[in-house]
Amino acid sequence: MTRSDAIRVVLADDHLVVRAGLKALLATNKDIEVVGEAANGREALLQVERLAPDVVVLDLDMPVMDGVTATKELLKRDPRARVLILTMHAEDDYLVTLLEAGASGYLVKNAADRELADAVRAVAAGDTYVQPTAARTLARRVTRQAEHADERDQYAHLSERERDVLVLVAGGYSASEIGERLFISPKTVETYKQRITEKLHLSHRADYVQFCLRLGLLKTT
Amino acid sequence: MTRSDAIRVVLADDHLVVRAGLKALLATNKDIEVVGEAANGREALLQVERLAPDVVVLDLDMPVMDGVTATKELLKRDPRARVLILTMHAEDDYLVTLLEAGASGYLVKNAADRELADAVRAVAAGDTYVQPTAARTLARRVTRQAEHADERDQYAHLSERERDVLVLVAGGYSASEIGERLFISPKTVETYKQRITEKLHLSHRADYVQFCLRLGLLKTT
DNA sequence: TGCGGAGTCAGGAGTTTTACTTACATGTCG
DNA sequence: CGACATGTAAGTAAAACTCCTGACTCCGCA
Repeated sequence: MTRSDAIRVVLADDHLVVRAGLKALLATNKDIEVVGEAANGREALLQVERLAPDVVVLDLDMPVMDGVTATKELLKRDPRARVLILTMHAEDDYLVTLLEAGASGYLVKNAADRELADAVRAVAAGDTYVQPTAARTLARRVTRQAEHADERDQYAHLSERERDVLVLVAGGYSASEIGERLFISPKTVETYKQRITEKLHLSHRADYVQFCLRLGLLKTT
Repeated sequence: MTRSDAIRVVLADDHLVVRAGLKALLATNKDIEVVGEAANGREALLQVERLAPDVVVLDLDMPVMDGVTATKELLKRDPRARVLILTMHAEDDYLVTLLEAGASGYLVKNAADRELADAVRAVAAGDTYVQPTAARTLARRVTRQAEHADERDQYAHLSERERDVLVLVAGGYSASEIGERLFISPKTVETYKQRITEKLHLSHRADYVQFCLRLGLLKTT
């Protein structure tokens, strides 16, 4: 069964169904051979160590050890390792992170038969394979990430109290309500609001709400 | 190839990989035969009409027509249809909705080989198959849904304008800002606030925010 | 060691917003 | 037709907010 000229692949995905599918799809290509399987990142590391495959196909979202961490680990052990990441969703925030981590390819799971094999071949050959659709969202993501990074940065520059007040104001509480909750005078709360306004360049309460929504700071009590 | 005693199955999943996997896994069972495939709910409907299978395996999250809608449609056309839902995540809000919609089974994609075949057989036999893990979260979900059901109900009893105002107030906008946005006097906005307060039994603005957060009405602009 | 900045706290004056009440026109349903 | 929901709006008093100012503490740095 083993052919010296075939691309040797290890599959890692926590879903049995997906592993079976990948195996079935890749099996139709004579130049590709699946030599090992794993249900999570950790297992994948063991398999790779044992089998030294040409390409590792990693699911992004796995238990025990996710795709990003597994990629980093694999490359730490062998910088020449070739990793192809599989994911469910094209609009993935991780694309940048993954490429930074050293992944060689990125493929959405609804990819066509041909695409999968092509990606494996490209990655095996040392190329980087990124699906056009994923690549298209890349630019937008980068900028959006950057925008939010700005705001996270600004948020980090607030003091403890200022953060408390920010979230409570966004939560719709009045100065006196916040005062009661934090055991300080409503006037003091107003002072914090003033400072937050300056630091974050906000003005209305609605801006507070938007800011907190973007940063995922608002939660149901 | 066709056996009269085999359970005839149609698979619907937008991911080719998953379809291939399901097919491969089910193929190991002699009493189950995959007779058709579809990449979305709409295609599934056509295939079912054409092939009249014993069981339809539907992915929950599909483009064009999702699993819930497809389930309803299938059952509308043939109340005896047997639908097995596949999903990626165990903690799915949709379980209740799905069972209400008439699905006979619910399976997480990381299910073991055996489980998949068992589920297909159970559903084909007219039983309802719900994975133990999913069933466990069911109770909690039901209660949580019920709590929210109250509020959704109340929300539904608001008029158009009242809903607009509710969300904007929760978004932190003042009466005059809302007035500008809706082209009505700020005083009119206050009237709506008053009515919302009565209808929903809220008092402070913070209650508005909590209400909208629970119902997922607040979004970044 | 003492000076300045950042953080925490708070009050006063003036403006804005809100709560509560009342009002009226329209539309709909029994 | 009358009762009820809906959309619209104003008046008034109370609450909330903005802006300005000031005090105290802690900490780093000259």
